[in-house]
Amino acid sequence: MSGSGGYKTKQRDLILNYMTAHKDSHVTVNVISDHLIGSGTPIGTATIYRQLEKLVEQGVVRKYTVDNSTCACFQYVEPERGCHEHFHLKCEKCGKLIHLECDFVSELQVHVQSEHGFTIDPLRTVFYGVCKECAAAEADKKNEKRKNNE
Amino acid sequence: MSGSGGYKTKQRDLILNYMTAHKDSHVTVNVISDHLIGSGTPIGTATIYRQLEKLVEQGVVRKYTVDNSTCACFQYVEPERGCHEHFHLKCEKCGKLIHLECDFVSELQVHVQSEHGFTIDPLRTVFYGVCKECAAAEADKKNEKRKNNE
DNA sequence: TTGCGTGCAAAGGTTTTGCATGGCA
DNA sequence: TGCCATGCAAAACCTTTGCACGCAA
Repeated sequence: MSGSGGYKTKQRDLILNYMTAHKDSHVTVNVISDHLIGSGTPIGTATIYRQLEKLVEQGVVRKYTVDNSTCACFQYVEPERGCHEHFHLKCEKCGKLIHLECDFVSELQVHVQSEHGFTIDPLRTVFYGVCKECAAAEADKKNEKRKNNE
Repeated sequence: MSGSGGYKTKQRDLILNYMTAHKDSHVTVNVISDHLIGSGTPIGTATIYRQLEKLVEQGVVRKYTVDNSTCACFQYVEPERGCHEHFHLKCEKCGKLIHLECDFVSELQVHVQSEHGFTIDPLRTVFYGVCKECAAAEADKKNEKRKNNE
């Protein structure tokens, strides 16, 4: 709501840099921390949490809680494109995050709203499944197995 | 995969009973533990975690990690009806879990598969949003506020 | 100078693990 | 009897909080 993003600090820039550089994947606080340590610019864990919290409030970053994982995942939201309108697909095999921009899905939203009275929040909703590449890889593996069994 | 569900113990029955009696909601380990304490048949936390882990492996129970919440949620999966075919809506206001059985959604699955090459797993996917009742309650609140401001 | 941001350490909560004991088959 | 399941306590994690100090505005 407030236009101010607080003070501009070195730590904030480092985190935001990392987030924008990895906007296509969900990252954890640990991953960020390790990266910064590797870069020779370590930041306290508490600071990372606090900065991310602010970024989430400002709508710059989104917070997810991915199944399996015990810790929270964060993802940068592109301001112009704005990931506000579309859903995300998350591959459970390779962890890839796919942005699904598709009229069919928007229709689904409208349908569930009018027929079931439920307002879906695309910001929080993630479809889990298996992506094309991983499905193909799996099929290959099965075929190989079959061949070996013959 | 394995047909055996391990030994049949009193604790396992108690947990399974609770899960089947609350199949329409997501429950946490804490909720289960508190209930069992209240029933005069307390079970160690570790046992609850271990039993639920097994039930998840057997496909009897599903594990969720709901946004906001810091802890995992579990839900019983009905063997006959099998929640395998439909999706779930979860209201972020009241926590209600809605089973969405709807052709439109099945079509979405087919569409995403054929057009985007992605196989959605309904077992893991939960739509987050706001249900009819909570949306109405919120609208009421806003109207009241507006009146008071006049 | 003012007050927010940072870092460290400690606290809080959830989940896992080790080990001795108890119960199912 | 053999082995798995349980319970307790301790450990391992992730995340939040308190407090003194540093830095942006």
